[in-house]
Amino acid sequence: MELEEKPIKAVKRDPKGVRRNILRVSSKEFAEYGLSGARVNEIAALTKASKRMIYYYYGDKEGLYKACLEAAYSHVRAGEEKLDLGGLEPDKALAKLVGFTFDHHRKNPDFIRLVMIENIHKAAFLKGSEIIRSVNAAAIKNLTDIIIRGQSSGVFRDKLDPVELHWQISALSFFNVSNKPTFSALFDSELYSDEGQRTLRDHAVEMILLYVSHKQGTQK
Amino acid sequence: MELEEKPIKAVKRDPKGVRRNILRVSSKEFAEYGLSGARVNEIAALTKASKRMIYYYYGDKEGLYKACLEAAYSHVRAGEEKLDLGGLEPDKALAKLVGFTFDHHRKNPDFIRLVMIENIHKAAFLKGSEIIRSVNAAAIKNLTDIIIRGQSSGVFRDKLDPVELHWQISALSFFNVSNKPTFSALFDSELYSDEGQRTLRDHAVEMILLYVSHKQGTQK
DNA sequence: TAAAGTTTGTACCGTCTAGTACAAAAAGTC
DNA sequence: GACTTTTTGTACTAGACGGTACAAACTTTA
Repeated sequence: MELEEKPIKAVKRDPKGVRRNILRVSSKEFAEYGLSGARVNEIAALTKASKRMIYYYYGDKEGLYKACLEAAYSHVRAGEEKLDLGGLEPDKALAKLVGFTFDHHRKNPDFIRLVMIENIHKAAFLKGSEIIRSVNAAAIKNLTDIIIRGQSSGVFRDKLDPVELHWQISALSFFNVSNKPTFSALFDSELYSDEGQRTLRDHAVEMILLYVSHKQGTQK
Repeated sequence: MELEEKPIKAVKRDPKGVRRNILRVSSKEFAEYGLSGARVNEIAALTKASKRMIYYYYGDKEGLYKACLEAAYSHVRAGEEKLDLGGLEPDKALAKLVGFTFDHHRKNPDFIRLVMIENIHKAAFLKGSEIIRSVNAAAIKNLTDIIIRGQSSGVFRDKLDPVELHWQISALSFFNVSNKPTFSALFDSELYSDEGQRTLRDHAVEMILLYVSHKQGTQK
């Protein structure tokens, strides 16, 4: 039975798929080992493509790293845009935003690690990326809107800076993930159990809301 | 004038000095470039000693890194022990502690960077160090004392966990330094000017105090 | 002062690693 | 179908890097 089946041709050329695959693999590697710690050979081995392809598409190791960084930020933006805060009362909207940020960072440790690594490198690669700046501008816009609404309805204090508020929300959400290893190693607490994380999250929301609601001079 | 001066013998053998010198140089290099990014050759070149000495004293690169980590934590402890909070009212004591932590982290970016790097490595080296655990136990003891005093005098809420409080204080103080590069690159804000840092610090203190003072059910 | 232990310097090595030369198959274009 | 462009694979290289062999100088000890 001469039935030499012709190998199913599949999609022979799939550059986008290959790029996506390379990016997915290398993001994991960079997040795991850092820029200098990650190995191009290892990335190539884990990829469906060959090392040659990595250099063909991304030029060099740093180009690949930069692509990973941009992809990660873009992914985050996509997530944030699904939030619809316009319909909520300002305090509810802020509570939802803080909770979302906390959960989101927790669910995306690789993104956090990439940002950590970028900070180790003094943000050298992020500085040269317009794409990334735009992602964060959107976050500030969300916050500005909430603040204005909260202030005009009288539930928020005056003199709130959206960038500072973003900083405060980020601090609580980011640190939770970034410093989990050392924190867990130093204190054997329950902070990183599911229950502990719920508490931490609730208290983060509470802290931010207390802060924005606090009218100077009313306490004490 | 046959006055061939015998080279001043100076202190010919100064092992402690050499070790200190190696540690100082390599701490800076590790903080700057990370564990895999730092170069032993470079460290040796910046040292008064030779590469041979580094291996003589510290065995290998990881041993050196570990020594740097321990030295950094010990240094921090020394700083914290100077604080005398026992004589202050609990809310004042807590305010002082938060402010101190914020300033301290800010003044010791190399320490923060070492901790960041250690987190990238999933705290692998910190896990094996008893020295370091003890440093942080002291911090928790301080907090526990403040909490108890604040609760018995009625100014603090119930159910405060010292480890969680430490986490919250650390989050605000640590993130400020660790994420300064990306944050500065993404938002051109004044948060990192001297004035901005004062504000951030004051607000961190305020957030923590509002949080511990907040009695459930009293607000709203 | 002789022997033993400690501290430093030089030159080198084996391995690993980012990156490339070279080649060629597949796809697109006219 | 001839020609151009895109996509992939293999084998290799130049250099960097962590670590060491070997030796020598100095200090201590007896």
